[in-house]
Amino acid sequence: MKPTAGTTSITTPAGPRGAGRPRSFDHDAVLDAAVEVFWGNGFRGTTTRDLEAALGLAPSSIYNAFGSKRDLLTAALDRYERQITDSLLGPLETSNEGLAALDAFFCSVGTWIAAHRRQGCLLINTMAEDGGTTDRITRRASQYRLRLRRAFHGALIRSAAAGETNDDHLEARADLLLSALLGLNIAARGGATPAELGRLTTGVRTQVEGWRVTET
Amino acid sequence: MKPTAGTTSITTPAGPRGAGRPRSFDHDAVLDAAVEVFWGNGFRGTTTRDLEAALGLAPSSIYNAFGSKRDLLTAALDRYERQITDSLLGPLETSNEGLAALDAFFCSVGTWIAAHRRQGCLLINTMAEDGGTTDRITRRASQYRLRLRRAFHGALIRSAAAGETNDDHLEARADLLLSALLGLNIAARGGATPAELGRLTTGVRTQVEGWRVTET
DNA sequence: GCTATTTTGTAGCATTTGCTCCAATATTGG
DNA sequence: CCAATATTGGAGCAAATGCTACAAAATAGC
Repeated sequence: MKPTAGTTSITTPAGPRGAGRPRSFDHDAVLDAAVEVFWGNGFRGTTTRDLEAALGLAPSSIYNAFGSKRDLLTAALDRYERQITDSLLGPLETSNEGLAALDAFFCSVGTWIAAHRRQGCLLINTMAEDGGTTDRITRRASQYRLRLRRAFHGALIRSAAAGETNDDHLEARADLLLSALLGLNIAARGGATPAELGRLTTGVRTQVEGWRVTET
Repeated sequence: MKPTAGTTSITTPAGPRGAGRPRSFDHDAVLDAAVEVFWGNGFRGTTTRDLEAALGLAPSSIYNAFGSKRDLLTAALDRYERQITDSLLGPLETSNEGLAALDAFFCSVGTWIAAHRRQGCLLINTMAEDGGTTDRITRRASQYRLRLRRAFHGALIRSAAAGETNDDHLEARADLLLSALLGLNIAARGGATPAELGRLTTGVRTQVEGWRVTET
């Protein structure tokens, strides 16, 4: 308890004298597994037993490393967003192109959706599942939507600046693209066939191309 | 058990001799309550206790009248689709207009979404939540998407026939509208503010108007 | 009134679920 | 080696969940 101050040894105020047993798992690998489970089953559809099995960890380890089930979801969302952002959204955000960047983005989205069939996007799924009941998730979803919209808008502004498209309704177009992207994910989650998903992505890309200004 | 055929009374093979206790509730009113609960909480987020409270019925009555919890969802979806269809989709499907009908539809959707804030569309929510795991729900969701797409496509065909728009990419445009509509609902469910939802619907309507052919 | 038939109310069952308690284990500074 | 610290395994708890069993209640035909 108290330092029981010996007359001389006032130094070293009972500082930690050991580092404890080391963790037996890789933090990020475990988070990847959590992403996979939440992604497939949704938050409510994932039980702690599912997590224990998928993560290969005992409950005490899970709750010790991360907090609650919801905390684990938050951590998984963090990791997921970082990855999805790097592979899909990043190129659009850093591109110098206009319509071409948008087209490339939705093209990538198409193949990505096909690769993760019937899963959609974890962030958007969570957004839909949560129903705005958890402030934390709601805020995160709103930020994500804002980020998507900003990326679309940026590309459209670049496009207009390059004379590729006329500069009317750029905001409205960005909003339309955002709706369409969310819809794509929901359709994927809702059991749309690859053919249907292909048509849906084509629909978006066709419109993007339709915004290109033709010589008059 | 067996009719224990008396020598003469071969007639009336033990037919029902009473009609039993009558139900104490209105079938459709109860379904409306079920719609409300599933709509607000989602399927997994709704417990049988929630249903008992909202429906004002004892569990045995619920399970006697409808089958399982999932059967009740199916019945609720039936009723919901009939209602939503009458008020929103019906006018679009039966209209003779082209772009105007589309604009009116998305305008109605906008006010409807605002009225049911943070709820989105029950069918689309279920589509997203289920994740394609239940064949029955998946089929229903697919049919609903098909129906929406057909309505959009029909309006675009009418529009092209009237010379209101050029007849290119009508399929792609219908697909785009479908994606956008699904996205609108998810955004609503995901905690988008009324302002953001207004912008999103405006984005769709602006594009619809953009399809109008201008005099050259 | 009586019987057959159906619904209702209540208690509760078997399972699942999120999470915790705690002894055993592994590690590091001294 | 020892004390201090941190993690692990695993049993298991309290609550929730979907659903059922069963007796009481209400109706229609006889």
